[in-house]
Amino acid sequence: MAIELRRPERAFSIRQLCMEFKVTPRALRFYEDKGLLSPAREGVNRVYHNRDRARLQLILRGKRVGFSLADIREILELYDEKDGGATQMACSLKKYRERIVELHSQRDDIDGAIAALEEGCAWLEKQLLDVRPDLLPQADDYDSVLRGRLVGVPGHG
Amino acid sequence: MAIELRRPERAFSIRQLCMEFKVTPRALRFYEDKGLLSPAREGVNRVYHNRDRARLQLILRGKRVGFSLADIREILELYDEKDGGATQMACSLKKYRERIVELHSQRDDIDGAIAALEEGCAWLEKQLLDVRPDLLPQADDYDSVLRGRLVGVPGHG
DNA sequence: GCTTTGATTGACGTTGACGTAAAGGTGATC
DNA sequence: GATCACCTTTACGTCAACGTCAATCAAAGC
Repeated sequence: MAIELRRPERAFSIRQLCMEFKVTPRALRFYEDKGLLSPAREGVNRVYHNRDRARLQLILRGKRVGFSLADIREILELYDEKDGGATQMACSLKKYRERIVELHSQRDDIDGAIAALEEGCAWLEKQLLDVRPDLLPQADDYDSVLRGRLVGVPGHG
Repeated sequence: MAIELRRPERAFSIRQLCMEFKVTPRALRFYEDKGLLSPAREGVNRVYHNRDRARLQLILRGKRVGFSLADIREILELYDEKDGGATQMACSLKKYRERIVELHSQRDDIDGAIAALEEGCAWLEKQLLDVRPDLLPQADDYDSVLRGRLVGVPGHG
């Protein structure tokens, strides 16, 4: 029925995925070992398809927000067996909720930390401006920081 | 001059601090070993004062937002020797900035994760409502979750 | 055919943040 | 004065998340 317009089924080598997401082959094999990935094989070599790529994205995002690999595995398993046992689903729902609460408080912490660090920056700048203005970062330094922020995220979709 | 109205100088035993912040004595001694804390001694026993308590708060908050203990140590040191070398200050300023950028993207990640998890929750609830509504959490469960969120943070000042 | 390049599977090493067990000191209480 | 509860230091153990190294295999180019 529905033609998959924007997801042509692609295959990736381990190198391709590693370069795209800036991880090592070791990491991908490790995730496979832990049951987070299960790429196809072409002979003995691993072949990753769209599904594996999507899962890898979830893995890395999960890591960035503080999930352990074990947590991530549970979540991925849930995505798989969305028809699975209802009890299991209820259990997962609870875990989801708990994690959401945690994430909210984590976000508050981050907001607090950002505020504190910015205050610290302001103080430092003020001091440096008085004492050693030559040591203050220049405009192009800020540029590079901004660029870093823009290109730092691989495929945030 | 200024009377310390809201910060009566208090002393805490290691146990008191541990219970208040839900950490183990081992952790506190570990932080001390790493130069993050330096409580007074009463004989051979450790005595923590307001300053130590405040530093511990910073340590734990720092951990929650992804700082390593080494990072936290740098920050704490900076808070101490705010008169320190200008070059050192410029260096710290740079690190602060980098960390702020990181924290911003971490916050974006968290927002994304929260959205994804809430979507997942909605889906799960819908399914469960169809299949096993008896397994859905009840109102008092939500209450306990909310309470947990309110009392979970020790003294977020 | 030989070498290079990249993939594979073990297996052991590493780092951070503690846990845990051993061996002992101190003050209160029974 | 013996037990108990709690403190101390020292030292080794652990766990997650990989890094690193070795030995091997397989296709590609010369």
